[in-house]
Amino acid sequence: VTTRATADGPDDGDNGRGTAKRADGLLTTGDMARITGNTLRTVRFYEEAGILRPDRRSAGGHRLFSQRELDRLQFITDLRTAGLSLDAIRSLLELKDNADTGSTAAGAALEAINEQIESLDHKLELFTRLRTELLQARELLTNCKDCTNDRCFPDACNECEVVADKKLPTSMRVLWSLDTE
Amino acid sequence: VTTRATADGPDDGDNGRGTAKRADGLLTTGDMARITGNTLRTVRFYEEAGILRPDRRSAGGHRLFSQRELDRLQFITDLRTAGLSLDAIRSLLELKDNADTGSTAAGAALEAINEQIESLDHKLELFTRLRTELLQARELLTNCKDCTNDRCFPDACNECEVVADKKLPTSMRVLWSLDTE
DNA sequence: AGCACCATCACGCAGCGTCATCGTAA
DNA sequence: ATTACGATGACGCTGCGTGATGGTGC
Repeated sequence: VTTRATADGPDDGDNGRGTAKRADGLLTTGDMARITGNTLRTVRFYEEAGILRPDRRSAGGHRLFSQRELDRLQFITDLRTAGLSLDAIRSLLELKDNADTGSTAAGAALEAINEQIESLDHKLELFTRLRTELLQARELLTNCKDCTNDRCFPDACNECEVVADKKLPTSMRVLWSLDTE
Repeated sequence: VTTRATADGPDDGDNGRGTAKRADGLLTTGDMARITGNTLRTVRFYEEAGILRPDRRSAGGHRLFSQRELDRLQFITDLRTAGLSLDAIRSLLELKDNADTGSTAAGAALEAINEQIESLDHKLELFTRLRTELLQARELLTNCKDCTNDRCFPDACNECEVVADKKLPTSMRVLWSLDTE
């Protein structure tokens, strides 16, 4: 008997949005996972965590999700990529339910949204900075591709003409073990 | 005897770069933590993980870091914020050491850098999209701040004039439990 | 009846948070 | 000698990965 491991990994395959498989329009756990680029485990975990809810179960116990839940999962996935914890995401998603009036709900939502926008701004700033630093590093290192100066290589790159006296971003200095400033 | 809990939390305080405390210019674990916005625990953990190395220890066993290590920690912190695992960061930082010639080192570095640039591009795209969606949501919800229509509120926001027939981003529909499309 | 797909434990790992206890630094 | 700061366990938590084993869908 050959023991075959079930492939639970993420598919990363084509995100064909028009992949309407079932007649009733509902989505299986696998559909949810494939479309959003998550694993089955993750989808199940999110249900267990209470931030995702299958519309119903099939007679045999298979989870069946509505399109709404797919959108929800995609949103959750995006927020996770943005670095939010499941707790933070949960409170965002439960904001409306936990308020008594439209006004208070909107108030709480606005506060949370402003917070997230600010945090996104910080990350955008950091990421663009990192990106340009990496671009600079790439520029420089293309010259090193033809480096034959192997008696200077690991330890004396500081004195190399390719690198010397240039204003290098700190990340490049860290990456290439160059002297500080 | 009063048992006092030691405040190990992140300070998030002023990142005074010019905070040269010690005469020898070396930095304590706390300095490293404060400046980069990490906790003591994290700094120690990174040493244990082998991606950070104190210059030396004091006679009493206190870690002492050089300026280089501070830059290294800042880089690590930024990459963590960008979503990289410690393993991925480690291999980036060890790239140069693990290559025999300058040419192969540069080659490997270029490959890794290109990968990271691409991944940063994806995240930048996602984050800007999320940001604009949140801005749209904020715009709309400012109207709801004055919502007194509490017999329609939780369940019938769909029919509300504030929301009706507008092209809303999916994330807003998810947040406010509105109908799909 | 076959094969892909799904469910449910159960264990494990990364990346820290959080005490508790005790030693250091100036 | 005081006061803030640091070191070292040890246990806990989140957010999943990774089988193992067995049932479901068509």
